[in-house]
Amino acid sequence: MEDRQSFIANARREQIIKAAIEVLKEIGYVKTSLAKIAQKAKISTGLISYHFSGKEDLMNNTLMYLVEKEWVFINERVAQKQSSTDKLIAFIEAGLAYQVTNKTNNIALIEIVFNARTPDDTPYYLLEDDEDDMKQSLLLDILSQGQESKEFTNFDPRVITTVIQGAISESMFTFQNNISIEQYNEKLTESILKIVK
Amino acid sequence: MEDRQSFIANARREQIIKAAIEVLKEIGYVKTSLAKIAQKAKISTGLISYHFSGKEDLMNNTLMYLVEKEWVFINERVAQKQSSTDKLIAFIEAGLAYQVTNKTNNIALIEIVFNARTPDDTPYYLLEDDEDDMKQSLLLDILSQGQESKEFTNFDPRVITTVIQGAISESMFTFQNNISIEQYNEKLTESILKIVK
DNA sequence: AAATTGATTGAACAATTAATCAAAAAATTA
DNA sequence: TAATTTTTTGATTAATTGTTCAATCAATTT
Repeated sequence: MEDRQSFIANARREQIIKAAIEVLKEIGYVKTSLAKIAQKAKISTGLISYHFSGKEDLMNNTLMYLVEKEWVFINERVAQKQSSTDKLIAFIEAGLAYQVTNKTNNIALIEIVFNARTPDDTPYYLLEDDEDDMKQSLLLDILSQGQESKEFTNFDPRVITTVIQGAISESMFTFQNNISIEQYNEKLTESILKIVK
Repeated sequence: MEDRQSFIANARREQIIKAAIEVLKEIGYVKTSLAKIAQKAKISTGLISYHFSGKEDLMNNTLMYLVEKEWVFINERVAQKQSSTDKLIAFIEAGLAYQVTNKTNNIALIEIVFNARTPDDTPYYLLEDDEDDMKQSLLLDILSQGQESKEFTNFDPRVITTVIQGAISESMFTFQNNISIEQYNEKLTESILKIVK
C-alpha cells in the first residue's frame, strides 16, 4: 500500500504511464521503446529510467494501472445493483462498455498481457492469477451467491465465468462486423440468462 | 495456390517454420530473432533470408501454417457428423482438444496474432477476417443450417458464434485451475445446447 | 545567501537486431 | 566429367535497443 500510494501520487510517473499506453496502442509492444515513450511524453529517455527501474518495471506498472482502471469501472456499476441477476447483467454490460469506451486502454492491456514475460519466460497470459484476478472473483461471487439465494439454477460457476469472460473478450473481434454493442449486449445477456435461470 | 504449393512442398521452409514455432513458444515473439530460429533449426541465419523475404514474411507463413493445421483438425471431426447438433458438439470438442493436444502450436499462433502488424501498424488481432476466417464460417454455417432444419431454435448466429469461440479461447486460462478439459467440454456443451435448443 | 536535495538532460555505452553478400558447397544438367 | 545452377554459410553492416552517468537545473532548506 506504500507502493500504491507513490504509484498514484507521482504525477510524472502517471504521465509516463499514459504516454506508454498511447505508444503501445499506436505501434504495439514490439516496436514500443523507451525512446518512443519519452518522445510522446516530451521528456528525455533518461528520465524514464530515473522513475522506473527499467522497461519491465514500467510495463508492470502500466499493466497494474490498466487493470485497476477496468476493475473500478466494472465494480462501480455492479455495486449499484442489489440482486444477483441485476449484478450479472450489470457486469456484462459494463465489461462490454469498457472495451468500447476505453479502446486505447484495452489495446494497451492486451499488448502487455500477450507480450510481457516473467524472468523465466512465462508469458503473463499463462500465469494463473486465481486469487489475484479481482474481476474474475467478482463474477464468480455473483454467480455463486445467485445460486445460494436460489435466483440461479444449478451450473458450474467456474465454467460459466469462463464463458462470460470469453464472450466479453471475444466481442472485440465481432464489433468490427455488422453488429452493434447494444445488439450484442442484449442478445448475450439473454443467452446467459437462459443458462443460469 | 502456386504459393500454397511451394509453401507445403519445400521441406526446408517447413523446417524453418517448425523451428520458428518452437522458438516462439519458448521465448515469445519479442525475443524471437532470426538468429534464435536458425540456431534451433541448426542452419545459418542467412539461409532464412534466402527462403523468406524477411522476418515478416516468415511470420506470415508460420501463421498460415498454424491456421491451416487447426482448421484441418477441426473440420475433419465436424465433417464426420451429420446433424447440426452433432456437428456443433464436434466443433466444440475439437476446438478444445486442439488447444490441449497442440499447445505449442496454439501458443505460437497467439504470439503471432497478438504481435504481428500490417505495414500501417494495424495489429493482426484487429483485422476483420470476415470472409477469410474459415473456422468462424464453419461455425456460422453449422448454426444457420441448424436453424433452417429446425434443429435449433431462434437466436442470432453471429452472437452465438462469438460466444462459442470465446468460450473455447478463454478455456486456455481456466484449465490451469482445478477443472479438467473433459469436465469443461461437457458443461460448456450442455450450456450451449441450452441456448440453441 | 549558501547549501542541499531531487529532477532532468543528452551524450555515450555495450548488446542485439534484421539484412546483405561474396564465397564455398552441393546438386543438377549437359 | 565438365559446366551450371541452386543452396548454404558466416562474417559484415547499419540501425536500434535499454541502460548508465556526469553534468545541469530548479526548488527547498538552513
